[in-house]
Amino acid sequence: MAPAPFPVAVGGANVAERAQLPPSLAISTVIFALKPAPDGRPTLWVPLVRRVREPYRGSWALPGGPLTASESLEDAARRNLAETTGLDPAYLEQLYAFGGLRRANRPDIGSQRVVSIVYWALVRAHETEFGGELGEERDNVAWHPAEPSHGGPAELAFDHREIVDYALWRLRNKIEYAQVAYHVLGEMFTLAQLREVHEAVLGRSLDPANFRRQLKGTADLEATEHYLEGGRHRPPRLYRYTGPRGL
Amino acid sequence: MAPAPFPVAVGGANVAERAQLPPSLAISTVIFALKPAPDGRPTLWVPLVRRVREPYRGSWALPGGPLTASESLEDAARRNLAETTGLDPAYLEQLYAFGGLRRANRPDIGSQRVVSIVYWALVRAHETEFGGELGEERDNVAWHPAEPSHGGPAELAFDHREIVDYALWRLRNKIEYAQVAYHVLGEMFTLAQLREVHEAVLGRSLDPANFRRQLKGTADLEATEHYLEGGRHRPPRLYRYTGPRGL
DNA sequence: ATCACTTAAAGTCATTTTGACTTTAACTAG
DNA sequence: CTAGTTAAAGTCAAAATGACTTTAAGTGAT
Repeated sequence: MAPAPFPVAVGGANVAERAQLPPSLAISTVIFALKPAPDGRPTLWVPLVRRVREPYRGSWALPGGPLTASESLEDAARRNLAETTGLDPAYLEQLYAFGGLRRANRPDIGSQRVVSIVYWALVRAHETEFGGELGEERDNVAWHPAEPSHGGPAELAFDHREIVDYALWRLRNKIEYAQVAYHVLGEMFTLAQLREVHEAVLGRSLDPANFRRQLKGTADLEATEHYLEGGRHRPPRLYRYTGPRGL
Repeated sequence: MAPAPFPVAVGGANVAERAQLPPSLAISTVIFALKPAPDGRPTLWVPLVRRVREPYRGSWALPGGPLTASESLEDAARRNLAETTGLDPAYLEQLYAFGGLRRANRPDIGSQRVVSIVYWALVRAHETEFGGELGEERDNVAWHPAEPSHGGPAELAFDHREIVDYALWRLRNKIEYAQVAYHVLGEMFTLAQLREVHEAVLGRSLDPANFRRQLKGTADLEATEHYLEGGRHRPPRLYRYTGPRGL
């Protein structure tokens, strides 16, 4: 039997039977990218997929799909993300497993239980192009500001608005103990670029001089002998992240 | 059909069929309690259950079991914990979903896939009594030091040793932004008791005066008009936690 | 009742860290 | 050569931290 399409219940079974089915497992991803908001300032955006079936037909939802028997959780997250958006982030991390009973528990689909394991990532600007193999589905994938206050959709399918809000909260706490921010940048970056990431995530501006001083205390940053030229000003030195990469 | 017993594969299906089964979902719990280690100093202990079936028959494992269709993830964690140990922690939090392919992937059980969602908690001393309804299973439940360096078992069933280590790591990071520690104490507690919890979790001693000063900066602590009497010294004031309780 | 003993709670002080700001350096565009 | 721009380093007062001292308030023994 093919896996049930996410996040709709298994077809065929009636409501009473569905209530007895074991919970099905799905994987979703929240991908954050740094793009200029409508007001011009760089903010966090997420890719969303428009639903073409009930429930929530026409609403925007997080990219996701089922977990198959032969792949790890992270592999499943990557595969679903590639299939729905063509994206391929360098860094993925598990966010949370959502399995409350009210999820997808609507009259029209019965009480089939769906547990979603959600992964999240921060991607670089050049990784935000949707894959070219999507065909006609291309129109149903788009980047949106992560927060309604920056122009993002106030309502998403299922409980996906709450999931994005939770991911934002985690991101803002996690950046305090760093590391996450580096994955949004390339191999080498200037301190100003790194500061821009921190400012977008935290939602406030940081003093350049103090930011520089504090990062010097962190041993995970290494100065290279390269400089970024081309600006109409003194060229900034490029740095490299030397800390841990995965969990 | 009854849910599959945790964490053994569904009986009846042969190995080839098992590989095609959708992943099954199980819930486990890591319960930390503060007890004196063999050396007398208070350290972290966890309740473990001895396995009575293959695989890992005779090894110690985390309490856990299957997720049924009609309960939330946290409810399932509570129910499984009560059934296997009789424990009922006041506070439970989700730790992580483990679903790597090597989990339980042994020749004798085929490649049935088990995804475990792990919850964790810190409990008070008076909550460490195992329930009285366990009967003959009582001998197969026991508290063990969480760390091998304090006398705990170096090897556990499945990947449970890694899970406990990860929970310890999360605990030591999380206590920095507090809150977790309060759940190990009662409604009211002295600053010395709170300091003992922090010391056990962090594994080092803290200066009483500085600890007091730093907590006064935290608004989540409220001094009561009660004092703990009975010691052969000046009675300490009792405090109350006023911060958030759940997620 | 007095005294030695113990821990609570507050205070002291030098050092470190932080936040706001200033100065100097090094490039580009005209 | 000059004005404009940002990089990078430096200054300084305020706040936080770590090690330590002093005083308070109970207990049990004499």
